[in-house]
Amino acid sequence: MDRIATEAKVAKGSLYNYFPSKQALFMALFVDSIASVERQTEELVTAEMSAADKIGALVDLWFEDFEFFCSVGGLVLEFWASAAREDRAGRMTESLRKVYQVNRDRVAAIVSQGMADGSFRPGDTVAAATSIMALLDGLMLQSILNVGVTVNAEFLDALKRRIFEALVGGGNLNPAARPAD
Amino acid sequence: MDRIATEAKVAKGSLYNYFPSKQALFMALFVDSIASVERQTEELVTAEMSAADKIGALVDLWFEDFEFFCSVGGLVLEFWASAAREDRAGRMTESLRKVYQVNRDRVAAIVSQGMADGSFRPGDTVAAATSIMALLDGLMLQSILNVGVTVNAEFLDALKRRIFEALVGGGNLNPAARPAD
Amino acid sequence: MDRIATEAKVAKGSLYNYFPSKQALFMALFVDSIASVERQTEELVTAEMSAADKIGALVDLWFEDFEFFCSVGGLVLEFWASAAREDRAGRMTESLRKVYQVNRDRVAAIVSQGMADGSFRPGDTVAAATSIMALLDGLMLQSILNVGVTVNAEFLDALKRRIFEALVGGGNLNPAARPAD
Amino acid sequence: MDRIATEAKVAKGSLYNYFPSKQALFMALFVDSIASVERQTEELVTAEMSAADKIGALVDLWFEDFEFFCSVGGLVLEFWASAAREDRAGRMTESLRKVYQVNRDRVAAIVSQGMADGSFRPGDTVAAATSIMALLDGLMLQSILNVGVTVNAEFLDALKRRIFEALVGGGNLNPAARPAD
DNA sequence: GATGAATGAGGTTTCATTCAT
DNA sequence: CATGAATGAAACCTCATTCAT
Repeated sequence: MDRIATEAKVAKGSLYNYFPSKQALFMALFVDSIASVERQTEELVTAEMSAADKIGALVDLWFEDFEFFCSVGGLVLEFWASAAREDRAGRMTESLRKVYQVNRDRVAAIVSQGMADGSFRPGDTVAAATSIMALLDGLMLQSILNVGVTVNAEFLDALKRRIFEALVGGGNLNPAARPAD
Repeated sequence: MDRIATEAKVAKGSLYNYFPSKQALFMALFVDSIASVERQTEELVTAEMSAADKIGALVDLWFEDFEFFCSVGGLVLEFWASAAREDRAGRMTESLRKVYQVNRDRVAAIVSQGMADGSFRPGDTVAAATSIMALLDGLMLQSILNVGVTVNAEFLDALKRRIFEALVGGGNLNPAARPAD
Repeated sequence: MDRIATEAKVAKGSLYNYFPSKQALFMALFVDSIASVERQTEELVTAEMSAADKIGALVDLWFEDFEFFCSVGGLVLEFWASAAREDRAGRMTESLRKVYQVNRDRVAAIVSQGMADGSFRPGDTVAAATSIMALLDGLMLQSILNVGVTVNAEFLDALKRRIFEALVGGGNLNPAARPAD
Repeated sequence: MDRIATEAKVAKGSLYNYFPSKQALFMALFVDSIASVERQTEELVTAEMSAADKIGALVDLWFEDFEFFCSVGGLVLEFWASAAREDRAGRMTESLRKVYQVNRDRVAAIVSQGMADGSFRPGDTVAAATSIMALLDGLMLQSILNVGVTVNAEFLDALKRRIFEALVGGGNLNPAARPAD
């Protein structure tokens, strides 16, 4: 709180006029930090675009402003850890549950669009959305932790293709019929 | 440390006979908690099995002992957050980097096997391994956070198929040719 | 710190609002405790007085407020011991080095005055100043330790005379020429 | 105690078979560390030598094995500080009082010899001994603290001369009669 | 509403001492 | 007598929170 007050150029006590506790401030900060990505994801759902393009746009969305993500990432990790420390009905866990719920539904809506128009193989949309989000979370995690992952344009293109193929399905095992990478 | 000592029914000072610092204890705990999965992953690489089956086994490995994973998961999250708090050359970050490096190489070896025998589409094995690990990390995270994900047998089967298809590639967009889910 | 806080009737944590560490508090206390003697020594240098009288005044200065000195003395001893525990570039050692440097120069200036006007035998002023300070330090030490030394007016007068003679030099070994004590 | 046991290549617990407490060990160490100088000082008293030479030898004694003194010096400082921490009847204070008493008496005996044979001016032998010891203590202190003092042969020769003159007394203020330094 | 000094519970770590083996 | 793991009191320090101004 000291450092936040200093950085914000207000007195430490003043913070408590705006947030009842450090945890409340923390949660507000978290909600705010993901607001932009949330909003853009929401807009994607109703955009006039093919489902496949929307998935690609989603991937871009998460990694286009990479510096921003890394700066926010530490906070997100802290939030995850804090939530895991609480019991299952804690405020942070509840807050996270809601965030995931909403976003999962949005991604599921996109997947659903693709299944409806026949571009994706039919299947459990929520499970697919869960996996896509897990993939993005995991990549973000590894990027934040700086554990040897390089997320560049080439990587993202390959990633989009993999996700696309996982959604389309029906992989042909005959090597002869396989296109070059 | 107080709580650990109480739980372990030893004096607080006694902990320092075994670990020189809280961080050292923490790292030892982390290394120990992932040792089992690490070893089994290693064994998988050299097992006599198709690459596809190995990927399936890897997925099972991560989620078969789900309760264990959730119990360890909180610790892993703490470790992630701690590492993110350090600067980039900190001990935890170094330790994590090594863990990821080793495991990524193992998964990459499995993917490589599949590409060599023609069952997987050729491509960047490390990128593929990175994505697979990200997917597993992300699913573990969501499970630990209890944000509405239910990882059951059905989910895992679908997941394995998605990963398989992403690796095989060459999705056929013609709906008529697509098998039922 | 506990005892200081209790004595000062503030909370332990409050001490850290004023001093960043115990060592910082300790050094501040030390600097403060010798400030008075330091200032008076400084004034002595430029005073209008014979060098011999200044030396006498210096001796008086150190021992005139004997109770004060004993109360401060324990602190000084702690500071000495702490500095000796550090390596040679530690903060306390540096601080002490500076204190000694400054005071040695002041005493040397007084000795220099005496040599210039012919009342003291020519010689190394810094060596003489070092010896005078060592003598005062040693006497203070023995007083603080209460090891059987009684520093009273008579003792001090004899002491001043001894120092004076050591500075004047040219002792006559012929017993007949020697004045009575 | 840990470090002492390690250095001594015995178990920590074994130390308590020889010394009932750390303080007892500490005091034994202190007594031992000054034993050599004590013994040599004692021998000096009864040696066949002029008093002036004995004083010179005493000075040499303290500084001839300078490295030894610095190594022991930290211990001595710790002992001083510990004694100052106790109340006035503490064991360390008692121990120090005895050490100083004995040595002061020895130095006083040497001074007494000089006064008896007419080489030193008559005066209070104990006061003179006290001052000589204070001077040596103070120089040792400054050497240990490394506060800018260089105790070399030249310094010691000048020091001996100063002490000698302070004991002989009768400084001649006439510059013309003063020998060159 | 703004301030920042004061608080005190809680954190990590040290270390002289004990005691069962 | 020797050992060294265990102890627990006490040390320094942090920091979210309060409250008088």
